[in-house]
Amino acid sequence: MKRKITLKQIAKELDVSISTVSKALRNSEEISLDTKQKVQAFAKLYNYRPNNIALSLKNRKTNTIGIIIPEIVHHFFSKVIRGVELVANSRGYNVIIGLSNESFSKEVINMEMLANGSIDGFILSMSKETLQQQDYHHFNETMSQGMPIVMFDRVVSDIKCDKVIVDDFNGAKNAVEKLIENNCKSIALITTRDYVSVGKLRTQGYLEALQEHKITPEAELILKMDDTMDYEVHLEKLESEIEQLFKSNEKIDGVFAVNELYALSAMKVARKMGLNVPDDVQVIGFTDGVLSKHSTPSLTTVSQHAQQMGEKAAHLLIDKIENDFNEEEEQFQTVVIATDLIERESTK
Amino acid sequence: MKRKITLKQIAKELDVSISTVSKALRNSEEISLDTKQKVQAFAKLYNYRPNNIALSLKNRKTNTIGIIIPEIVHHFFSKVIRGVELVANSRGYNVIIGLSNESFSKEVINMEMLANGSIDGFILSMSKETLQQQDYHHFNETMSQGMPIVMFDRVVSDIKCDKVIVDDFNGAKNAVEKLIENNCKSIALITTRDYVSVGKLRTQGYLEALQEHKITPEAELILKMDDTMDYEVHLEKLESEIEQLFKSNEKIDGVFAVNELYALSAMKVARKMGLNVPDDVQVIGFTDGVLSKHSTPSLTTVSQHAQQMGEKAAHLLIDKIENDFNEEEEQFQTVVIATDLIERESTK
DNA sequence: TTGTACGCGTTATCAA
DNA sequence: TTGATAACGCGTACAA
Repeated sequence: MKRKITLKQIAKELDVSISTVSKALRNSEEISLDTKQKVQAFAKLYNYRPNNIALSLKNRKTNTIGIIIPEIVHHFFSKVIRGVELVANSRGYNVIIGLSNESFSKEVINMEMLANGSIDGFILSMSKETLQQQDYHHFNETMSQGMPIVMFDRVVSDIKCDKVIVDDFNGAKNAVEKLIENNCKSIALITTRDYVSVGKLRTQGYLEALQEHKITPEAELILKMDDTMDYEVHLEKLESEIEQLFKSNEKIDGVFAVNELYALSAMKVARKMGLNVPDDVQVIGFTDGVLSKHSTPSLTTVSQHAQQMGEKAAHLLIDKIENDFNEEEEQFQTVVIATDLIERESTK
Repeated sequence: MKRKITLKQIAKELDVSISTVSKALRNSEEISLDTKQKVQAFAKLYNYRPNNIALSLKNRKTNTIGIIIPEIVHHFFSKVIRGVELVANSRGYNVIIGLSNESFSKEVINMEMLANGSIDGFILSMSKETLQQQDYHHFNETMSQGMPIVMFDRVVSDIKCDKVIVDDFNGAKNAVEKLIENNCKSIALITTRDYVSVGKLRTQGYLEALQEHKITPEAELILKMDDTMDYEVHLEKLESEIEQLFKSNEKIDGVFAVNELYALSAMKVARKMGLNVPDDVQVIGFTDGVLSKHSTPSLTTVSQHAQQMGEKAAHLLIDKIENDFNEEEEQFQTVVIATDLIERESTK
């Protein structure tokens, strides 16, 4: 087991100084052709590679970006990571991941861990708990130390940093308008409580679409789920709530759901009640997931372009890292990624 | 924008030496209570944290592990990552990810990038291209430099290292036995070509189950798909092949598919042909995906316990990193993770 | 009780 | 053309 070779070892072997080796390897004009060839040949033979950690220390730059997300077993987030990784790699950066698992304290701990020199900047999406507690000190502290942050998807206006968000409002609005165009008269909304910004915006998009078409929103048609509960585990709970919604409002002929699982459950309940999708009820979801494509009938969805979000976030962050903007003059941008409506079988 | 504070700055402010500060912060007996309190108070005020990079360089240990996978937008792999992250974090390690995107060269580049000091060891699953080319020099070189590797799922016996694998053989065998118990007389297999080890093993499990029950395997019932093709994109191609299979063999009353997509497509084709699942045809897939749970009918699957695999791999790797085993005496283990058959609606 | 010197691996600057 | 030195930030053996 041979350890990785260092400049020092090469220098010793060839009986020259460390700095000569360093210069020779970087093809410096200062060094004679003779020594350069000798050194380079030796280095190649022993497969010399500069030690990243030493470079990071010297340059005060790690060429690594940290990404902190609430959950990785989730299509949206893994697609974002793919986008980040793609861009990061092509621009010479590595990606290090931290999972908050939707917990405030894990988010804080993870950030502190990485902020101590391991990375050059963060890309992150806040945990639900952080959103609820509205405690953003760890973000502000990190930034005040000169570590740039780009937030995506789950965002709050209180924090001054670059952001990449989905156009939740218009995505929802377009979806509901599609239902209206398709002659739905009574459109239900299945959403979450409002503290997650994206949920709120999607709800507003729903309301706006109705109002623009002179349809009066009915509170009864809006089902707000408690999203602290893991419905993957408590599916029956979700389904019974939706069934309740359908039973109390038999006129429902359209459903807009703010995520994939809600939409799928709506279809399942509808089928169970003898309703045909899309003939009796049309359904649209909001997601980038796989379920939509492979469900029966396949689900019309609002695509969020998660990978594109990741790519954009990575570019924003690296730009910020590499541009020594003149202090005070800093300004932040919020990039809005437009959604697409992907029409499948659950709408006409 | 205040940069992160260092020992040197604290020393200067308090007019003591760097090592005094260092010792005071580590609560050394050498330092007087007085100075210790002074230093600690100051450090706390300025939120001092040791610089990870400097520690890594000094200790020649990064407390970071690298994970290289072919693809992250994939339930199996993201669950493995979650497992790795969980264990790594609890044992004081960070996780840095690299995606090979199923490409040999990207795998090599990524590994070289991380092997130059950024991490203490690798957890990885080989790309398809690497499996095909059977070029493993980058793994062996990495290990010969004293960097431990743990491989999972996609594995070859040529490489001497710790491994965590799914019990593909018995998983498949049990699944097929289940179909036999359920009175299937003519069981089809939808699999991939043999160069991916897991595909081969699952095929062997299928054959073994048949033989043990005195059923003669029929070549006609085995459909080998070309898995270099991305069937998420070319779904019709996949479905038409399966349709062909059904049409040529009307007696088929059971299907075992080596992944989720194949199984789902089989159900879809069956339905299209007027066959009822599970009454006319029973279907079992092999996967940890989400589609199975939410499909209609929901799919009986062989669960791979991906997260558990990640956890085990992380433990193996960290154990190896932290144990200065006595050279030559090194020995490697292969941990086999047992599968579970999760029975859902696609079987009786 | 405190401080000095060294080394981790690298590069940049300056001296020889 | 080459080499010595300092610096990045830290911890520790040893000297004061």
